[in-house]
Amino acid sequence: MFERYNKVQQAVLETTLHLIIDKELQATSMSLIAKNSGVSTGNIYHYFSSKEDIINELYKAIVLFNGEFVTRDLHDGDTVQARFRRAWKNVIELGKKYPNGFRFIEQYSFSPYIHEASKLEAYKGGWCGPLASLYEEAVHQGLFIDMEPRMMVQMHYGSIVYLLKGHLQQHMELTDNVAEQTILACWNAVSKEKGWNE
Amino acid sequence: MFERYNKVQQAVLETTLHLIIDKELQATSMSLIAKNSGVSTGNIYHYFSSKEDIINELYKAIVLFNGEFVTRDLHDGDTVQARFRRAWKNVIELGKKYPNGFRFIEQYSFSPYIHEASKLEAYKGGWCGPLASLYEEAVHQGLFIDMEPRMMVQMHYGSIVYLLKGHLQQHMELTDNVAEQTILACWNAVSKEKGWNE
Amino acid sequence: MFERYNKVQQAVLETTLHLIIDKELQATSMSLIAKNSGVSTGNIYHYFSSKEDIINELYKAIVLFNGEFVTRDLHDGDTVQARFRRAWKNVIELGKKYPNGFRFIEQYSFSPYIHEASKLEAYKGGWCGPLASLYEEAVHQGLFIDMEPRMMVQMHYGSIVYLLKGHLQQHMELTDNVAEQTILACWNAVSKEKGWNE
Amino acid sequence: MFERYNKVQQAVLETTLHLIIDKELQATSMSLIAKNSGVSTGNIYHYFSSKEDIINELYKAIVLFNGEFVTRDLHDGDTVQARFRRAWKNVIELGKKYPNGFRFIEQYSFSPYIHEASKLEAYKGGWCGPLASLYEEAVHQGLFIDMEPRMMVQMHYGSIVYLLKGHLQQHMELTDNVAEQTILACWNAVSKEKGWNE
DNA sequence: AATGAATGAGGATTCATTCAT
DNA sequence: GATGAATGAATCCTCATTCAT
Repeated sequence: MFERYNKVQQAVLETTLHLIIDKELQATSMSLIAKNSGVSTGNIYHYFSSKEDIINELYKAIVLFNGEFVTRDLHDGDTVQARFRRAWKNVIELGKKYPNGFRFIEQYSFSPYIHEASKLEAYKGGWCGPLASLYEEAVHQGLFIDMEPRMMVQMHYGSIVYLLKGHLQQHMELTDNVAEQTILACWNAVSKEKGWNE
Repeated sequence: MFERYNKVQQAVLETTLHLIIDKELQATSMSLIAKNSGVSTGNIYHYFSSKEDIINELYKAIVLFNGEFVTRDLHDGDTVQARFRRAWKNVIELGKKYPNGFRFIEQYSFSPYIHEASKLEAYKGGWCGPLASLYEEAVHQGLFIDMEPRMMVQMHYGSIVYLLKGHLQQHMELTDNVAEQTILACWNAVSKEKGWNE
Repeated sequence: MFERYNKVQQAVLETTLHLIIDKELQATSMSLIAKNSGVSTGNIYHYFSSKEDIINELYKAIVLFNGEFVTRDLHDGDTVQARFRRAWKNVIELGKKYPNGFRFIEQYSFSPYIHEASKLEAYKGGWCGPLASLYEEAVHQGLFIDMEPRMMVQMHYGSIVYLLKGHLQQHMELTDNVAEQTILACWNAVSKEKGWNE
Repeated sequence: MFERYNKVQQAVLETTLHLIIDKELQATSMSLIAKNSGVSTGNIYHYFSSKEDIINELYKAIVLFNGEFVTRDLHDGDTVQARFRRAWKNVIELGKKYPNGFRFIEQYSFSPYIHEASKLEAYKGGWCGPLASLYEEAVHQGLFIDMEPRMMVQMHYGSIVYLLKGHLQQHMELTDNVAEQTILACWNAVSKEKGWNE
């Protein structure tokens, strides 16, 4: 998840992510990060300027990683529908494979601890843009109703996120079938014709 | 929002909510709560057993309040569709009218700082149950596809929440038209027939 | 020395003064101040906003105290000469009786750790002003040569201070006789009708 | 100022002097010295055994330098008076030309951070001894009153130092005239046949 | 009930110093 | 000789909580 960082930074970021999910930001002290990561406090400050810096770097790194994961295997040759299914399946897979990163973003995207600059930088590298383009294409092709593409993406992302939240938190089971059903429901929510136009 | 509490408790809960939204849990110290609420630290401890207690009380109070707000004006005599529209409009109105409470729940529903007991208690008084019943009714009437009602509620809640998030955070405008359009899209996502069957 | 402060502040200021003289500012940690003064760290911060604040308060308090001590018993009815002797004797007595306060001012009057504001505030309450007036009177009476009064005060203060420094540090003995001799020398330095006796 | 040291040591000593005057000993960290001097921390420790060592070396170097500067051009052939004027003029010039060195000695001559050994070593190479000899000569020649020579030197040094302090700190102007006047006053202070003009 | 002074463990961060390269 | 990454004890300061009034 943090390949672009050096060994020390990776250890710190990974440890921090685990601790924050486990214990809250509050309870994630620098000394705990140091102990769990095997990097001395002094040396952490050699690579990060502050605790805030670590958290913000973490945020940016995860959003970037998520963006790459979600837009993976979206081939231009494929139909809009195929890419639509692929993208949302990727989101679900992401949430299941990397639940910590997923939870972290969910919890802290609203937090004042994450600077606007980090949010902006993350936003640019995220998956929102590419998906909005896909939706725009769908509108142009007459597949989708006339609604602001970013609005639709936001709506659908919410649906998927809450399914994953339920899965991670309230123990709703999220089988492949349910996933498939949900993605279809999302499609139907905004498609002009009901059902996959197969 | 905190009518069932006495004056002192109200002051503490309201102040705490503002501070947490403004500054993060971390930066919301008891002395700051004391100063901003006009209640001395000593007296806060007369009414709450700890800081954790305040936050958990806050969580429960807000979820309860939200539940009442969302299930407001859902008359048994009305059609499923009417009640569906009413409920989601209520959610949107809630998010717009009480953004702090809304944000707080979004940020902290995942947090280990909120005890499972609080989450459970809140869940029981929340709107999830009533809405799930409504959806079940819709399935029985053959209006909705055959999908786990709680799953559908979760999904739709996610859509609305993310619209509100976009509205509160990324400055997507959320007009009445867009709200109406979204609720319709939610209906279409799971209805057997496309469109309001008017 | 710190009568105008409350018990806690007095304990902190006194302890800090002793420690700084004994060990240097560097080595005077808050926890040491806490331990030696019997005031907990937390409570120190209830009365002082920072370590800097303590040191600056100390500076101001001592300069004020010194000012009062030095200008003690300067009766308007007395001759200029009598007041001159009284004042400088007071300085010598001060240095001998309160060597720590004296050393502290000597060491830190140049330090960037003491804010300009503290220096200014201290200056106004110090003894410089009253002594300068006395010297001005002496000039007007034709007793002293025509030299800037503040300059003369500064010069004489330096003489006395260095005598005290020698006394406190290099073990030069400073008997009453020597003190008397020095004050006389100071008088002669600026009294009229002198010159290189060529 | 540090000609007897090698390039690296010179860089370190010069940088340290500047930093201490600017920021206090406390705030003068090894890493700051390293950064500002262009010498790596590791290498600093190759030339100095500790931070204390740097400061003590600095102290000794400056006192030696000052001693040489002050006793410059004191020719045995000249009269006592001429040498007297020369010496004190040198002190004033020193304070004006090398204010940092001057301030440093003033601030730290009292400090426990400077070892007694450094003070002793510095004392031997300083200007105190030569000046005391000069004053002794003056006493023998019947020019000066019968007072301990080292006492007189100390006194006069104090006068000059405080004039310079006023100049450096409180913005008293120190013109050549004032300097001349002050040196004359010093002479008069201890030259024979004076008394309270009663 | 109400106050706010007092506590001291624990927080983030810095720093002199070491050591592998 | 020279570098700067690494160490971890020590620094200043904050904080939830208690308690005398």
